[in-house]
Amino acid sequence: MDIENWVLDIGHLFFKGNPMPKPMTYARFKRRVMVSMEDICRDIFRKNRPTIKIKKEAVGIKNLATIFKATLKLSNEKGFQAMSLRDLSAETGLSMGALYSYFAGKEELLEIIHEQGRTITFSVLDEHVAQTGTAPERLESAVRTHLYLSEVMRDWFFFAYMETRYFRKKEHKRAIEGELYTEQLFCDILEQGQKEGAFYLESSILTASAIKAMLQDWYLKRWKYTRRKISIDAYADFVLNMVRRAIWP
Amino acid sequence: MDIENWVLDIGHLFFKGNPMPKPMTYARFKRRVMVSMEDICRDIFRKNRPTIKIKKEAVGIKNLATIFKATLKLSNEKGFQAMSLRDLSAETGLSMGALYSYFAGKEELLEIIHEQGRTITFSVLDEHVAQTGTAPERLESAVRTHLYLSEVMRDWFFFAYMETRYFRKKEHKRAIEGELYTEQLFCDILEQGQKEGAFYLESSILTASAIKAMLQDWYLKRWKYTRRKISIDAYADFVLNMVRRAIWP
DNA sequence: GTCTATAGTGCGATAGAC
DNA sequence: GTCTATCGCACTATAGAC
Repeated sequence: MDIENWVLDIGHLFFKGNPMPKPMTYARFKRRVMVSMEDICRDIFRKNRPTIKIKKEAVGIKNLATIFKATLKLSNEKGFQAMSLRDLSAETGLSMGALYSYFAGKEELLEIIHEQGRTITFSVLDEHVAQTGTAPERLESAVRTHLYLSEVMRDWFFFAYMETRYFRKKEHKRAIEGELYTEQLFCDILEQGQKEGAFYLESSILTASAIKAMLQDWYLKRWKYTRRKISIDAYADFVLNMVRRAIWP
Repeated sequence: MDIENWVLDIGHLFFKGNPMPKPMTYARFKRRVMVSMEDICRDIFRKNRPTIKIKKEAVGIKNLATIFKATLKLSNEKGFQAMSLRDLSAETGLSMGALYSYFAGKEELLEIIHEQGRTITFSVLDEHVAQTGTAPERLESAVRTHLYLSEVMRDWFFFAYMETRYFRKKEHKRAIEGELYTEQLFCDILEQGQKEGAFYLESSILTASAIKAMLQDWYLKRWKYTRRKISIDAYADFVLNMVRRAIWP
């Protein structure tokens, strides 16, 4: 199995009760969330039992991981709509018939992947973004967690951002909710800081929105940052410093 | 003809030598760039003569405008790939056969629209972004021009951002160049300000990149700003204030 | 200049052999 | 559990009537 596949690399059950050591860096974050791919794959497999025709868990888990990884790859290259199941068949090495043993149709494949990414994302955010502490501490925690998470799961984040507008009603609503949820998370921290006198804000919601935009730029324009040899930790430092200066009282 | 169609509303020949009145607002900007749709359509039509089979200029111009507008609409709803020429036929009221009198194929339609938007964009930026003055003045000019331009041509900006990754080599390269060009424009202004002692910068290129991200958020997540009733001028003020505070010496 | 009709291609999905 | 073969459909593009 491929340890580089993000689908396999996140295990939220592992986090609880173990506070993140400081300072928080990408290397530490990654090591922390890289847990038991067996557990996670089994989780995906069991959650989607109804539509998976495979009986043997070992086979199902292995191929599901291959299918998810290939779908994100092809989808981010040419778009989910333009990716044919024949492309997916070639990329995974599975036949058309075999693919249909793992999902009921193309639309459902999209739903499974989206839902899986959402589950992992919220789980990691809940466990890693500090709920207590001073506003500046919580701000740093939130910024780094978002950024690092989007790096570990960069294929899924890019996919979710770019494909959202093609989602049907239910999926689309969930994607929008996700955007607003994380924005609200920043907004709350900013308002806490304002009350404490640690921050000055022209508008908490617009500031939160601006922070999100900067964080999203990292995975939306990765080619730019890669070309300029800007590390993820350097980018995190830059965003934090820029925001801190902008909201200094 | 539909005066709301941006394709028709920009005429760069008009700008030269007439300095923008201050303060610069969206209403003033829009009025200024809303010029002679006849001129622009004729320009498009003549530029693409080689692939247009229509002889009568009046007919060609009218239908080209309809086709461009419909393509951007459908493309931004379901993606350019997923938009079939049957969809376009229904939206424009032209038959499949008639459409092929205006472009050689679907791929070429995309190229024509992309090139047209680029031409207009660079033209407006060159004319409106202040080349001289203090760094803070030029910064305001650049931010407002970018933002207001993306509003006037919002369908095209959204299209260009979302479809870039599917472009073939030549078009893709041009889109990347466009991104870097405007970023460099901000970078130059920031460095001028640093030399003058007006700005303090941790990194001029990262700051320019962050400004771009905030400006792009306006047309990428319009639903959010519309829902919150945030006007474009309020957003411009917010971005400018945020940046100013972040780079205060 | 615009239409309808159709050729040719590739798609999602399924049936049945192994 | 996976494969190959195939169905019905929607697509791009074109030919020829009007």
